[in-house]
Amino acid sequence: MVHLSGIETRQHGACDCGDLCRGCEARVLSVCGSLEDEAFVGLQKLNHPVNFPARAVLFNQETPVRHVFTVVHGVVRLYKLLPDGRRQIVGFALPGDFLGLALADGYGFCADAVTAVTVCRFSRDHFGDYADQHPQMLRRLHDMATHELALAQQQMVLLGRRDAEEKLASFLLGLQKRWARISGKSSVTIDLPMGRQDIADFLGLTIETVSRTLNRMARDKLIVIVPDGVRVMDAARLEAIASA
Amino acid sequence: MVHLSGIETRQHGACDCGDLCRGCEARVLSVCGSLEDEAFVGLQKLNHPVNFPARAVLFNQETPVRHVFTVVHGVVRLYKLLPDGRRQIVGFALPGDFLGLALADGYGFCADAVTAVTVCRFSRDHFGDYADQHPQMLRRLHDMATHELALAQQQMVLLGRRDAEEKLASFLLGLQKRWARISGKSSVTIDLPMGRQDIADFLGLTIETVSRTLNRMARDKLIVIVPDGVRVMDAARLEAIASA
DNA sequence: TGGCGACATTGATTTACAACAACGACCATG
DNA sequence: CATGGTCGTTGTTGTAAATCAATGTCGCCA
Repeated sequence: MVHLSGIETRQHGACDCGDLCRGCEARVLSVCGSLEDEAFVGLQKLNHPVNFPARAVLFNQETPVRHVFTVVHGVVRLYKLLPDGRRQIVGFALPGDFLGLALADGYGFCADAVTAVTVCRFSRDHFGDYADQHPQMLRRLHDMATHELALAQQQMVLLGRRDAEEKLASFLLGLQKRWARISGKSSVTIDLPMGRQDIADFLGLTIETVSRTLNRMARDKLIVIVPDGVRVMDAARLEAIASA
Repeated sequence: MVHLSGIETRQHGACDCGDLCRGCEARVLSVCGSLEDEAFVGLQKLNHPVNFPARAVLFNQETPVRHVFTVVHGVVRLYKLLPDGRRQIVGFALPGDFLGLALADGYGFCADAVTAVTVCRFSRDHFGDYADQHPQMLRRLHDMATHELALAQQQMVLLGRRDAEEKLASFLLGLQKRWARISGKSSVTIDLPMGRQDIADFLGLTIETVSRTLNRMARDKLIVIVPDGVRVMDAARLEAIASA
């Protein structure tokens, strides 16, 4: 895995954040959505918008934790590496997702940009202090953490007890739902900005198995493969496989 | 630092809870450990100690969430079932562990007793109200949730990217550390109160593979298999395998 | 004491997926 | 418009673990 130096570009030089947040497409989905106006303004002051190009590293397992983020734009992959190079992707962060729920310890995983990414970045300490002074925010963080935990447990079932086809069906439908929630409208076309290897490392498969299984699903008319995505042709059958 | 005294477990008292908690061996490890005396007394009032025999069901995926628990004694398995009966154990709860971090949704999984179990049971609503009024408690819950999340991510790596021997080695050493933390002293003998099938369903293997792998490890003099447990003979080599 | 039932072990065989290998599509760049 | 790079597909072979099938061990209780 190549470690590109994280090239950070400050988005709006003079931090006129009010405008930035007002137009934010991710607001209602993220931590910010929980706040009253007054509290929200306080949080905005801590906000530093940052852009990363595709493949840039946001942080890695070793880095001391200095920041927390909410993704505004783009897709981030979160993963762990074994000493011999095997990789397990533990999640894909989409717009609205929060990175840095564990305020205490190290991040525990690496994060880099799959596509070009825009995040709101906060100093970990400032954000932590802020949370401690705003129980509603703490509550929101806790709810997000337990939600993440539930997802992680689902993923354990998938990794431990499902075959390749079930894994892919679940993955596709899960992503479809998440995109729908973000854009506000559901679509039969599922955008897959991540590569086959990323999907493989998320599902505990090899790239060849992902490719073969996807193409078999296409042959079986469950899906059609399109550039950077798939189109769902038989949602019913796909869901039957996913929740089998 | 902690010094646990007597192992006496006085359960049934019709709720003179002060005494119960004072002698509680799990206190410092659990949610209770975070509280000042005054707040702690308030929490005690909500407490209902309950015993379950081995194999008893604490709750399941479908049950509406009425209670949260901390385990005081014994071992609880937490698992999810697929429609066709495949099972994934998502964790084993040991003394000090908290069940019911997700205060909002359903439990999302089943829990039953591996051994005889004693828990402190709280009404979900009372506990939730209490937490909302005690930010330190909320903070503690959040810390526990993020800790759980980190463990879940470790488990994803294990399930997705490790072979049978690595899985068993990690499992054994992980359990050894947890028992050490609970009892205050580490031991080369690791108690395994759960059966082979439970281990298999936790590690994403079959019972046969667990049995074979464990016995191969014994043949290789990494461990010795004893009734209801194993004894670590070559910790260094075992750890090398576990973190390979 | 003997027999039943739950659990664990062991062996033979099959299989889903990994690993290896080659090739094709796409596109950036000189 | 060649050239090299990344990424995805497809074919072949190999293997770890699943599956199928006995057999063994232990505790319980009639």
